[in-house]
Amino acid sequence: MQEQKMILQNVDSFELKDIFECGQCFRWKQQENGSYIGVFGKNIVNIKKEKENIFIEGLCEKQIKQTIEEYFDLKRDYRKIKERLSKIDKNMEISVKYGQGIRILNQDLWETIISFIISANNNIPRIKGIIERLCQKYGEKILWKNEIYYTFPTPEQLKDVTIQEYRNLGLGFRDKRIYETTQMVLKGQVDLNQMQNNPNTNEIREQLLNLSGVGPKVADCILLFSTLKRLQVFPIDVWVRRVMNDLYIKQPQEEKISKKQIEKIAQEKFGDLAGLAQQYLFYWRREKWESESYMESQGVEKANFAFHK
DNA sequence: CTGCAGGGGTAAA
DNA sequence: TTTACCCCTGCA
Repeated sequence: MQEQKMILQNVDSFELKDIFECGQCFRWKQQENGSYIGVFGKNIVNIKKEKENIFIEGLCEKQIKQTIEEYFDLKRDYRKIKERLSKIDKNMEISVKYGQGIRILNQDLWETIISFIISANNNIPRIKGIIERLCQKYGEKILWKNEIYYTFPTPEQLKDVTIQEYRNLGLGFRDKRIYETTQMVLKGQVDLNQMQNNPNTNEIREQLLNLSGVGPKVADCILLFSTLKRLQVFPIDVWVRRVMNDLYIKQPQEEKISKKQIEKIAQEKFGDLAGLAQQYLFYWRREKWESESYMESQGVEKANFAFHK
């Protein structure tokens, strides 16, 4: 572990707000000066952007350059991805423009699994609070610049935690699921290393679905947001359902649209970029849905939108 | 102030 | 296919 610094210049597609607020991660906190501090693995990182300069400093296990490059997916050409998506239709052009600084992080598989089990039927502030308490209680303490940070607890660190202790943390009915999934991983009923190296996406999904608390939506989030990095999967939650209905299906009773129908459209329209498309659409819809004037300013036909409420 | 719906779904019936 | 679920917030 050592204190390191670096500066990135003129990186395409890199906006802190877009990256950290688009719903893929839960442990980055905005500071009063606008920078973000986060913990991933055993790394504590402070990141700040001023104009085209990105200032990064922190405690890293390996070289900071390599660490950042991997975590922020810097080797992928998002410009090209956005170009392809923007050409699909006007909706994609607008949503990509809105979330132009998004990058899909390469997050630790174990942390992503637990985090998204916690996310089920939950809201973001509460999810963040639960995860923070989990880390404080069972993670490893790391001191940096007179502040204490906590790593995300490993399966081993959660080995003897009881369901009741999870319940006391405020996990609610997810207590049992976290307990069971941890035990399954510890017993080797699921091999995360092997999963990481498995090229067969459907096989991985089946394995993930065996875990307690992992259903189709959570499984797809894990596939997309972790180091598994399957950019073609299309997690369907209430917001995605909403935006897909508004833009492409336009049924009055949105809740009755079948998942298969949405999946079919996503596959046809976005193909191998479905996961990226999902993220731009999700972020845009969640942040901007209330602003009809925004749509007009972007030249979107009113008739194309069935606003909710 | 009380009551209730609903939230980045899942598991069990 | 439907329903309960822990806890918190927003709103009637």
